[in-house]
Amino acid sequence: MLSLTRKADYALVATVYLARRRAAAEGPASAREIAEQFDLPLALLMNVLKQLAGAGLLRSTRGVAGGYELAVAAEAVSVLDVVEAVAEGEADAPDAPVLGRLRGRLNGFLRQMTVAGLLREADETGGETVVSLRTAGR
Amino acid sequence: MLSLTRKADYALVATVYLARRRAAAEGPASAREIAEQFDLPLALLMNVLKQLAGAGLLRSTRGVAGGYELAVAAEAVSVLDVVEAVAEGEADAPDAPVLGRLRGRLNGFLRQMTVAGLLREADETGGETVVSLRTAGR
DNA sequence: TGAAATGGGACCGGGAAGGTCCTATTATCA
DNA sequence: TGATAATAGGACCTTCCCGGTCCCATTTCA
Repeated sequence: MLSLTRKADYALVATVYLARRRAAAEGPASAREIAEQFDLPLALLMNVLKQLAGAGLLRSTRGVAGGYELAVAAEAVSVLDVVEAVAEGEADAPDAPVLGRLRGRLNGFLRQMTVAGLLREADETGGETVVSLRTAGR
Repeated sequence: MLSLTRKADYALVATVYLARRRAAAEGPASAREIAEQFDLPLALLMNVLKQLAGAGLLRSTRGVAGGYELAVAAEAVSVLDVVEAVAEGEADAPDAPVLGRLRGRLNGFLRQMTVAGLLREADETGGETVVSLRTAGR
């Protein structure tokens, strides 16, 4: 239902990475580059990035030196934005009397957490986050 | 992954109901009774109740006048307890670098919400919560 | 002994998660 | 202008698990 799926995780990994690049004022990053950085399945990541771009979170540039970059400030992108962008369908079951009300709070919780926050946090928790991401495998 | 599933919703509905009964010092309620109260699929609810009892959240009494009742105080039962009780398997994907850390916070969030809290809240939000639960259908 | 309840399973169908692949379009570089 | 590198937009496949049912054994009370 809320679906904190693995696809959502890929989306967050990519978004945080792009946020870091944006902070460094670097250009767009290609899907291939991101996939190699974190050892993610390329074909799937491409779909995820498409979805994020479609949702307006990323700006895409075609062509040789193209790729994806954050479309807005990292502070303006909430975790909920990212999760919902990759969540397809979403009839979001109207029935579910108790969880239905709970979901509102959970969404609020995810809405107040921003990609900028995740990036900051990742940088604090030891600088080797990138390494740990890589060795986390998959 | 965290799976806020419909089964979890049934579990919460039942748990809140049993918490209300416990507050009124009434005896155990049978699966059939709960299913009819909220118009839930009986066979499935039975499984859910079994799982809740297995997790130690409910105490069960067999036999004619038997049924289920809350095993401990409603304040001592967190939403996370209930959700996890009906979540089977749960390899809980070790990979998921970003969501992995997020999940910790979400769990904390769910852990601090108790069944007693849900009951209180339900009673406040108009007394017709029970009715709205029933007419919510399915 | 029979009815009403839980205990402990196995079992199944459909949908979505996870993943691949193909073709078009756009942009850069030589 | 042609090759190359990228995204855009799909269709497609497979595996897992959610939602759900059913069965049989056991316990309890009348």
